[in-house]
Amino acid sequence: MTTPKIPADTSADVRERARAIPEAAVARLAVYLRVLSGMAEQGVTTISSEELAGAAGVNSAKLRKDLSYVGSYGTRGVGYDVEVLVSHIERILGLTRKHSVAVVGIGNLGHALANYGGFPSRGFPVAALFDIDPDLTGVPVGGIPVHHIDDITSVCAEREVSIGVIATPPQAAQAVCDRLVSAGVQCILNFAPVVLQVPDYVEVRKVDLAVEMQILSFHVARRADQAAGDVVNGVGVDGVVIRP
Amino acid sequence: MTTPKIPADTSADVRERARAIPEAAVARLAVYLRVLSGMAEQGVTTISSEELAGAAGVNSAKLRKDLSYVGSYGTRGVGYDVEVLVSHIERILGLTRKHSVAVVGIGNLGHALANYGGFPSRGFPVAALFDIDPDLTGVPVGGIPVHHIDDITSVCAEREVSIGVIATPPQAAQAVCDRLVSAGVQCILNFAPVVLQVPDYVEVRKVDLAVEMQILSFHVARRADQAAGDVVNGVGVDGVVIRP
DNA sequence: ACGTGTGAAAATATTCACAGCC
DNA sequence: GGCTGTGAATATTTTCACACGT
Repeated sequence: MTTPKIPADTSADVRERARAIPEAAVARLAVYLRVLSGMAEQGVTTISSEELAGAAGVNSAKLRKDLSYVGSYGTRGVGYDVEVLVSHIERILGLTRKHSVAVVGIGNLGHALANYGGFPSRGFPVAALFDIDPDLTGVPVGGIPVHHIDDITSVCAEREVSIGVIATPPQAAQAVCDRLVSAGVQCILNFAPVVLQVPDYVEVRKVDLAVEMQILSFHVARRADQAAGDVVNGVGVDGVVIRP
Repeated sequence: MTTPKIPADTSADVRERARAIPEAAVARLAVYLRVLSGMAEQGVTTISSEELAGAAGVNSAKLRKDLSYVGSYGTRGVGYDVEVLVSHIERILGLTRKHSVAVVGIGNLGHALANYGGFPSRGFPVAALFDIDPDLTGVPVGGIPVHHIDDITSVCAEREVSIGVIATPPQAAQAVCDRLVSAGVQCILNFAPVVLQVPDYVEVRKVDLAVEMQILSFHVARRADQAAGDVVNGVGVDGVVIRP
């Protein structure tokens, strides 16, 4: 009963497939999509897994596996039709829907985001801006007037915001997040250096500059340690090793 | 000779360990570090894996495994000393070194980055800014004068820049990257929506807003499809399922 | 021939569960 | 009693390699 035999490939077929796509593969699909769009603009109509993989910075086996999650839309012995692949990836990524975005926190970063051309052009219109500073209320940023943060609930509901972007100082982030969630926003992109606590049904992605820098720092350190170690072990390193 | 028995836990001990830490664990360590720093500021001196895990948004088994990559610095039955843990994580992440940062591309995002307080305070001083626009040359942004992009090589060498941040339009990103690399920069944080091609010894991290949005979009779509599927299968869903 | 699509193998990462120590 | 540290078990992701369609 809880295991009703094999569900017999119905329309829920796409859904089943979508559920199974690993998160890492989803991220890569978005990259492939961008590369493919660029190709299409340049008039390329067909591409092989090898070429696409090279342009996307992955190996071709991984690329083919990733594409297989989307479906089998290549032609053996030939490659993939760029247009076809673009439309199937867009479908899987849900880009046939429109996803209105609200940006909360109109500081330096918020300004940059509000003015960022990459969002609207790709189906993510910035539908609303919010800030706690009353002096900003009504001021247009990137052509969109800023609302006071107290209006989040009504404005988000009215404009059907599906993605909330948090660009506030860290102290404010959790409170803003709570408000977005209670306004019905289920996807959040968080730029504040804070771990947000949210209900299970809310999806959070974070962009954490400090963390990125520290990961790079780790690699610098690892490399330095390795060079030092190699020198100690006499594994032939010419001097200070700046360019192997 | 190339395998000189077990290296007998010498100073290369930290190096060995560092090499083995999975990338995902490194990213989490940076998060733990921030949480721990916050704890320390609030006067917390000791913390259990359960508490720290909760604050960092992971489960405690994973946290303990991650910390075990750093070393065994906890006390059984008690927990971890916050200060001790902070200093060990900092060491592993290479934060005892100073890492000078150069930001290339002083548009909206570049401005935001130049003014971002999170970098300097965490050991990542912004040592130089670059832009291709001659009108910007010499203009101070966030207190730092902008250099022309043609001076990348000399300025980066002089100021020992170890991390380059690319905040240019996509068309310029690869060229800027090449220049940074030839200036000896081995770590790059890329905000441009382009897959950079670099030599093996260069470490690239990317922050791609469009990709983040599309991942969120995927989850919106998956959820919608799932809800639809559940309704079809009659798996008891009350209406349109906005808040389970 | 050529290049996709995919099972099976290998490599990684996560979670479990409990011995060991305070 | 309580909590860490870690091998062993499990799950996930990546890579291999080759059958198959065009």
